[in-house]
Amino acid sequence: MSLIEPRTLKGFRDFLPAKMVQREKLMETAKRVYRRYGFLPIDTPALEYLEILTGKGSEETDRQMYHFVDAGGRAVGMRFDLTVPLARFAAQHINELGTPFKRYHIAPVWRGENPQDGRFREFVQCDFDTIGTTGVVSDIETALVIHELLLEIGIDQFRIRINNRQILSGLLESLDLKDKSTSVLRALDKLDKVGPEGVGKELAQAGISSEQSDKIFQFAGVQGTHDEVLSKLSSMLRSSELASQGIERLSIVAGALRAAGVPASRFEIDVSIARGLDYYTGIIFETTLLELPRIGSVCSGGRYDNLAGLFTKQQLPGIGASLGLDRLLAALEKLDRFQESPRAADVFIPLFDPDRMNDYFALAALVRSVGISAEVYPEPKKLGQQLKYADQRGFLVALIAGARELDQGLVQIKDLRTQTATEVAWKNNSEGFLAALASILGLQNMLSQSN
RNA sequence: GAGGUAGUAGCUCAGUUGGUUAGAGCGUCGGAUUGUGGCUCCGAAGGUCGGGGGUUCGAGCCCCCUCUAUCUCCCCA
Repeated sequence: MSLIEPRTLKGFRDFLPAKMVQREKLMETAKRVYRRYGFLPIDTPALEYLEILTGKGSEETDRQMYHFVDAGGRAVGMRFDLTVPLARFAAQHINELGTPFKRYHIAPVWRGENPQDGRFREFVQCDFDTIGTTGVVSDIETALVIHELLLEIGIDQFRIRINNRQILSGLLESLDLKDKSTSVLRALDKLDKVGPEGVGKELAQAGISSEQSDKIFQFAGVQGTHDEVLSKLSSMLRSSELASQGIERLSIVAGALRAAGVPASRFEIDVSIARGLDYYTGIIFETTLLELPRIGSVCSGGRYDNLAGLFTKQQLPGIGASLGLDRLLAALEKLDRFQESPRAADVFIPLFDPDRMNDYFALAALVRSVGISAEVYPEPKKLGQQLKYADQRGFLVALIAGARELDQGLVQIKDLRTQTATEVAWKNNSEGFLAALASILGLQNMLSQSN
């Protein structure tokens, strides 16, 4: 009979332990930072009624959504992001939750687009959002979380680019281009990718007059310190109430970030970023790695004051951002920031004498009882081969005991890094044995802490 | 979805103008007189040359299709 070729779907991937350990580490970092700011975890189904998911992001997102009719005849879709499910979740449960409600959600999402470097059809997002407040405090907090998150992951060469949709809307209003907003924003968004000429061409194609185009470039070309940018924008868009509000809010955010100790170089007011998702209404964020700008934004989001309005008459404004775990990981890999291969456990116990298996399990249980990880080798191979395995997998210590040692209640603690071994009694001396082991592992403090 | 580039062992690659049984390094597994690893030496396994079709006496090499990766458009984490 012919074999089935083992393979995975385009844009979908397997993860081997070395990579999965990195992913888990990243997720743990995200959780830790989110919880530090008072966000709590939730989860929602991968599958939703199609009507819940469609028409919320943009036409493009609808096109990229995986959807099908289930066995019960229901039109269902796989979630495209975690924000739209949150909107449904909030509309459904907000009476039990109360506001403001802060949650984080780390889970896979699916997009049927063409895979590229750092872009997959299945990938994990680490979202955090605040529902139920329009206060500028949550705008500021969102920026602070993004900043702290990246630092804690171990990245310092990054920049958070900030804009406000109200400013863009104000600009478009003042230029009488409201009906062409999508194409204008889309063109503007590509500024640092295709340059001014490219954007100019695209604007011309969209039927934008050269006077309007000039004003757009004048607007996008504003540079300087945060305060300079804001005051220039403010004089340019004085006539627009909407834009002025947006500028005022950005100025509060910028001041707060400085006060919180965020270096000015880490964030930038960039009026060219627009973001494709239609639901954003206020501040928007995009985070790029300075060493690898081409991979795109690794953490972005913004304020969406009307999202839950599609599901409830209650006013449920929100703001949040999402760390693209898989994209960030692809970037870290590209930058060669992967740490050494992971160690399964600290302590290795060779199956030296198969007749003494029970002793090895007793030893392993003793070691694990104080939180030190231990692995018993599953096959009675020659000791040299077992140690070779231990060496290759990076174990720190081996506990070697044959009949000779076991008969005397002893075990050899061998430091695999220095190749030095000491014999210690372990039967009726678990404290002394564990202390010796901990000291070799360099964990003296850990034992006293756990006791 | 459209276009450009690529696809040879687990990994990185070699493979002459199409010409017999497709190679190397690393990795994996085994061994070097039966209780102690990282070095060395020896050996083995592992490839329908991404898949399918075609041209030819003969295809890893040429042509078409397809799949996958990567890039651009598009969009985004």
